[in-house]
Amino acid sequence: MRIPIQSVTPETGHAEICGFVHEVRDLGGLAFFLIRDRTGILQVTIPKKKVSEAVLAAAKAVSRESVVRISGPIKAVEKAPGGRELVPETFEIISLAESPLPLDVSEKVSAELDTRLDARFLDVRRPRVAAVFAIRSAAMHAINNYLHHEGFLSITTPKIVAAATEGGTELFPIAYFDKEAYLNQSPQLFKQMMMAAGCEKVYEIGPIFRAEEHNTTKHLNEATSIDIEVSYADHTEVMRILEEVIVKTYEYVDKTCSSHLANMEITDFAVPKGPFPRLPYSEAIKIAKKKIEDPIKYGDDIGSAAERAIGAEMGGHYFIVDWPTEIRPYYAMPYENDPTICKAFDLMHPRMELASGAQRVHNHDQLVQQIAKKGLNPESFDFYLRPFRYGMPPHAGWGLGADRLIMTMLNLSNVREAVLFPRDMHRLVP
RNA sequence: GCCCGGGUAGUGUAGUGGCCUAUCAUGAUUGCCUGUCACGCAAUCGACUCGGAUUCGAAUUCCGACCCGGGCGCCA
Repeated sequence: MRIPIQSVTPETGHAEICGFVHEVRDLGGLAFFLIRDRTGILQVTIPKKKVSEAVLAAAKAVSRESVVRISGPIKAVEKAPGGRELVPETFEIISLAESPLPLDVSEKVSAELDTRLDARFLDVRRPRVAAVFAIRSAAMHAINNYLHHEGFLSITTPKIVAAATEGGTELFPIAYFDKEAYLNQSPQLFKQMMMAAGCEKVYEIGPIFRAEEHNTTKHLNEATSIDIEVSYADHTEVMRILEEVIVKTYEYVDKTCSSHLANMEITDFAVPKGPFPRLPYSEAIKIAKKKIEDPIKYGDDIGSAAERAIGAEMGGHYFIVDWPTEIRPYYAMPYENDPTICKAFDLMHPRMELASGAQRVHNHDQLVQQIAKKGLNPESFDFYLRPFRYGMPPHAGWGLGADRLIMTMLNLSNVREAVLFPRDMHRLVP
């Protein structure tokens, strides 16, 4: 029976392990093999005069990163890494790795991201890369867990849709039998329909697609979005939930991922403290005006230079609230006492935007008006508008970029590092 | 979409007109080595993205193609 390397101790006695050949050091009469599985690395020591012919032959034939099964007694040896080593009675090559390897798994020589993504299966064998995805998995678990306990209904909505939903963003057209269809840019409209369906609290974690030809370290053409929608809630209530999601996720990672964080050499992992500051858009503009060269005025979008300047000033997670209605989507609810601003918000990390949300317009006629005001044709929103005619609760929600959440949490320099098989303008394979 | 920068052994790099039969590291192959832990030592192998131009001479300059990285805009 195979046992994980992590559980191999001097007390184990006899053990069978399976894994990849991480490194080989042949000293002549004595050879050391480092065998790596998901849980760790074990030294296999071969005194050439004492082991069988078969073991010797296999040890000579094997290449780095081959898959092997090795069994033998475990000895407590102070000189060995981890204080224990295995002297093989059997040494089976299950799958011989070709040589040379497309990249150096042992990390003596670095590889560029592009090279790594081309051979992602090898890249992820590196403990520091595997750690990213272990942490991502833990973070997603924490989010699912939190939302489940808060009474949210987990939903899945179509990714193949008939029409543009929000306008602005470019969509990927696809051939859908004899019709034209698109990949969905956001579950926004479907979440809202679920409010009309009486589900009150829903969330979805799923892919979103944007056909923008951007070329940056924080954009993907296929991203993972964490989306919620809540009935009878306003923007302040869903901001509170978002804040909780962030804090709980960091807490869970902090509590359960110490070895993965160590593999990534992260020693200063800090759980952000809520509540996050609520910075009105107008104040954000004032900060940006003072700190950046380029002219920026009330009513402008906040560009990346401004985003960084404001982030540096705020020093941690924060919300930008009370946005001008004009620069937010049609479904954002204007304030009753000042319709020039609306109940929309962005959640910001000092490095970039993580999430955006709003209380939504739930009145049918007001929504039609706002769609028209944005220069969009209300007729093409028929399927979306219909639920608003048969009793729609007031509601609010947000979408949080999962990839950016992981990127900022682990201080990764490129969002592609947080995605197993990223899709960007140039990459469709693997 | 606009604007920069770049493509040299499997990988990561040095090389700004001749000193390049191309540097270094890692790797691979072979040999020596019984306590390595980025093992050590020795030998060997392995590369200038493609096409055109300039030049006596091009990895190096110019043009085009292809590929890659980054910034901006927009966004999550």
